Order: sequence, then C-alpha cells, then structure tokens
Amino acid sequence: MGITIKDIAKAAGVSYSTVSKALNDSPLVKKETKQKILRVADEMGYQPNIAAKKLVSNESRTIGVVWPTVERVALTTLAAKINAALEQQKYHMLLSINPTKTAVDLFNRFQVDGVLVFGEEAHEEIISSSIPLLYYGEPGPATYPTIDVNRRKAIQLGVRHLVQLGHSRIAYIGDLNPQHSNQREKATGYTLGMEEAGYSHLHEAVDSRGLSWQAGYQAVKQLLSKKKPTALISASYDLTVGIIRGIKELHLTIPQDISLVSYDHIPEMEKLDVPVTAVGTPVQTIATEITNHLLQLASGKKVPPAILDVELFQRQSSRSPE
DNA sequence: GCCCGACGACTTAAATACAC
DNA sequence: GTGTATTTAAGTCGTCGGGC
Repeated sequence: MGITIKDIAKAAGVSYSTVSKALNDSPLVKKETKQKILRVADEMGYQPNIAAKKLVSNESRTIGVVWPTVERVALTTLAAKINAALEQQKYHMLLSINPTKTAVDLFNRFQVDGVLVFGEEAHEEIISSSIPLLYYGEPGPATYPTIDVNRRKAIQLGVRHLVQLGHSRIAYIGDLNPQHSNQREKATGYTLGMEEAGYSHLHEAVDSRGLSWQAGYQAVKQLLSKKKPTALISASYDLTVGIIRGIKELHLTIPQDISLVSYDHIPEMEKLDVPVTAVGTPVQTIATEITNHLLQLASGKKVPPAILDVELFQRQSSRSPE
C-alpha cells in the first residue's frame, strides 16, 4: 500500500481534507500550510492513486497506447513526442506490446480515458471497446476514427523532387505486401509520381518484405546487383539505415553516385552518415494532432477522420545526377 | 441474488478554533 | 463580534468480497 493523503495528513498534523485542498492548490488553505503539506508529500514520495481519482472525477487522465514494435525508430520517436504532449496536458501514457485485442481489453479494464492504436498491420479482429479508440495509420473498424499521414502524397513529393533535380531512373524500396494498406499507399505514390513524370517505363519497385534496417540492407544489395538507378526512395527511416549501409559496402557514395529520399520526417534523418532528405508530416505535428484528437475523444467529443498534409525537407542526400 | 461495507481521493456544508 | 483558517462529517464514484 502506497502513501495516501491520510498518511500525509498525519505527518503534517492537519486533516486529510486540508491535504486534499492543498494538493489541489485550493485558495482555502493558507500559503504556509500549503507549502508544508507539499513538502511533506514530496518527502514521503506521495503519488496520487489514479484509480481513486477516477472514482470521483470519472477520468483517469491516462491514455493507453497499443504498441506494435519496439524496433522501429520512427514510431519510438513518435511515441516519445506523444508522451511529451500528453504530459503537457497533465495526462499519463500507458504502453502495451500485447496484440491489439488483448491490449484494448486490458485498457478497458484499467479504465483509461482513451486508446491509441498504431495500425501497422491489418486488423482482422473486430475490436469492441467502451473507451474511445483512435487509430493511427492502418484504419481500424469503421466505427472508430483514424488519423493518418498522406503517405501517397509524401512519396509522390519525393519523386517530384528527384525528377526536378534531373533524375529519371528512380527506384523505390518498401514493403509491397498488399495487406498493409499504409505501405501500399506509399508504393502507389511512387507509381503515380513516375507516371506523372512520364517515367512509367523506368518503374522499379523492390519489395523489402519488412521495414527493418536489415530488410533495407538486403533490398538495396539485391537492387544494385542488377540495376543502376541514379536515385532511390526509401519507405521508412529504418530501411534507410540499411540502405545507406548497403550502398557504402558497394563503395558508392550518397549523393554523388546515388541520391536518396526517405519517408519519415523525423529529426534522426539529420544524424545519419549523410543527412537524408525526408518526406512526410513532421513527427512533432503528428504527435500534436494525435494528442489533440485523443483528448477530444476522451472528453466525449466526436472527431472526424484526419489525413495530415506532408512536406519535403531537403538535406545533403539528394542532388542532380552527375 | 441482494445488501452492505471497504477502498482512496475529493467536494461541500457546517462546525470549531483562533487572532484581532 | 468578525473574519479567516482549519476540521469534521457526510456523501460520491466503481468494484469486490462477505454475510445473509
């Protein structure tokens, strides 16, 4: 059993009602008394009991997040930003790495105020929840709202950028599994971008069969053993890490021998061996939008589906072909 | 199956203590 | 007597276990 306001009341020599008021910054408690109570609470390591608060306020100020993988850097960055945004609103975040249905059931039992589902894979199970759910990425059941990045437009932007630089032999490396609709969107963006530029005949999409750095490494080796594109578009940050490694091992340089544009608009792109041109929605914007949506859902409001606009952030990895 | 009490945090109204 | 600070008591919330 942890420290309760009754323990603090006893230690501070006041009633628990006064402790409650002091902890909630009530003007009905004298400044000196309030400071003393806060000091005692701090010394005793007091942490409010979320379950008890929920009984009174009917809100836990906690958001559950169904976490698909701990391996993807872009998602880890996004989760950290969401956590920071929720903290600013005095909310807490709980992560579950259980399968979606198990995690949602668990969060229902914990009575969190809302649940964010990272839809990285197709949702075959029908999830039912009395708590508001928000899906990011892969859409969930039609009854729940979805927020996503315009992935198709992002990759199209990348193709346009490379075409404007003078590239025509532009290849794409990404997960081409038709069951993953958000990955399919990126591949469609590539196809449309190539069509728009009149380069359909140069279309070269390589299935990385996953989004890990290893997948990117294997895919780029496979591609460059047969073809010699002047530019590459990668479908994710992790793939990009593997692609850079593969290109380096083949004694090619970025961007002199091959230009590179990557999906995932995250600050980590700046820190790679070669700072990489990125397309997508800035991760901070995604985090802010997701947080706003979650808090609206938690307060009982309805939110429409949202598709976030994208941008291109040019760095050293892309330039005109030599 | 129904009722009741307990759990912890919180609110509120009423009562009390104390200084001026 | 008045005003301020604090205490007391009661009630609320959802869930669970125990007693009848």
